[in-house]
Amino acid sequence: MEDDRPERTNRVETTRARRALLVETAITCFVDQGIARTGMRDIAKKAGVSVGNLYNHFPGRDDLIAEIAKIDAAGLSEVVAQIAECTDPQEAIDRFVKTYFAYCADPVSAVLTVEITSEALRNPAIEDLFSGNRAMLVETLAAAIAAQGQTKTPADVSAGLVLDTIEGFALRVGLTGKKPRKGETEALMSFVRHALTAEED
Amino acid sequence: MEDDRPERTNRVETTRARRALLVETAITCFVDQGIARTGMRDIAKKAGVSVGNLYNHFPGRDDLIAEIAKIDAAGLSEVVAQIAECTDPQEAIDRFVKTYFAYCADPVSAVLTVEITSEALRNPAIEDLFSGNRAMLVETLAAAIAAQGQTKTPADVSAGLVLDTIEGFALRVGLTGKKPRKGETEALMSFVRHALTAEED
DNA sequence: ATCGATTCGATGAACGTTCGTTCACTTAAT
DNA sequence: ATTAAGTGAACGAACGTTCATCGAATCGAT
Repeated sequence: MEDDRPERTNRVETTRARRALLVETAITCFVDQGIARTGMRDIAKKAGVSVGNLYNHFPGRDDLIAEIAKIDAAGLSEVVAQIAECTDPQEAIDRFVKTYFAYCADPVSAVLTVEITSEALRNPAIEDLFSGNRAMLVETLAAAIAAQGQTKTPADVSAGLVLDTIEGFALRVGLTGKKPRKGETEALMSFVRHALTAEED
Repeated sequence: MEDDRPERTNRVETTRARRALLVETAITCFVDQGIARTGMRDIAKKAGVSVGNLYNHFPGRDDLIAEIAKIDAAGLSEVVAQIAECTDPQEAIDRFVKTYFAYCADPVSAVLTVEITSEALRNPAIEDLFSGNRAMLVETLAAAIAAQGQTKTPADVSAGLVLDTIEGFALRVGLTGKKPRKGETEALMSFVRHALTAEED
């Protein structure tokens, strides 16, 4: 039969799958033990693969870390793009806070953030991956704040402070692993909403 | 003369000084290269001391890290105590924001925070050192917020969010190393003041 | 005050382990 | 037959830690 394709597995497909498996395994290891305490052997063993093969897929340890940082940055980038499309300023801000918080508060994301931040301190290439995202976050949020236009502080400064609040809170939630207390997320939104309100004096 | 004490250096004094030197050197190394990338030899070499001697002062690497975490926590503890003494609620909050921010935004403190946070994720003993401080910070700030009593969200929840904002902003300032833009610190205080203001609806 | 005895800070070579990485080799898809 | 995924032993370097050893400060006896 023509349809009887070789049962032997497609090579490009299996190698892509294996590479993905290795990345996922590495993330798990980094989250569980920390980047610093994770060796190439740990990843290979957990993935059920030889060390040599691991090096067939990634030139070295730093490249593997950079790859994961890139994936993390790409995930964040998606969130930013998704948030951007909203017309009403107030609703845009609300959605921003809710969505960005949910993203950052995920335990895996939170732990990775700490680990990668530590890594970025000594690796400019990794830092660059995220500084772009940060700028985009500020830009997106500042636009909504400016459209609402109620405070006298520059919109990008306010946006930065809102991001700090969200990230700080999300990190606290994500690192401890316990869910936020009932109403705590609403408190965050109320907090931000008030913070962006103009004073009367 | 009676006053002519032995010129030979006092032993307990020199050992205390050397221990302090080692701690300080270790902090410098940890900030410069990160805890994970700093070896015992690095610290010993930079301090101009033999490795063996380093082990005479600290039982092991983890104890040295714990010691530094303890010092860091103690420094924060001082700040908390210093802040607590203020009667007027609004002024207490303002002082809190300003003082705590200044403390966290110090580059050394900021980098150490990231490094130690990463360490604390896998070392409960270190985490405990800071969870107590966090509770005290929340308690102190919540008292001032409750005394001012304007919002409907629980005071400790608001206090937590204020801390998140301060810490997030301070980390951003401290890690990048560049001073906050003019008026940015005032923006932080204005931001917090508004966030703690009750709504009218 | 002086002198052995003792204590302890200080040294750096050495130990065993683990690390990132390489490589000769096998296996399987093209 | 060629190409590339896959293997695991092996390599050199670096790690945390230990150890025999030395020198100087302390102490008790004189």
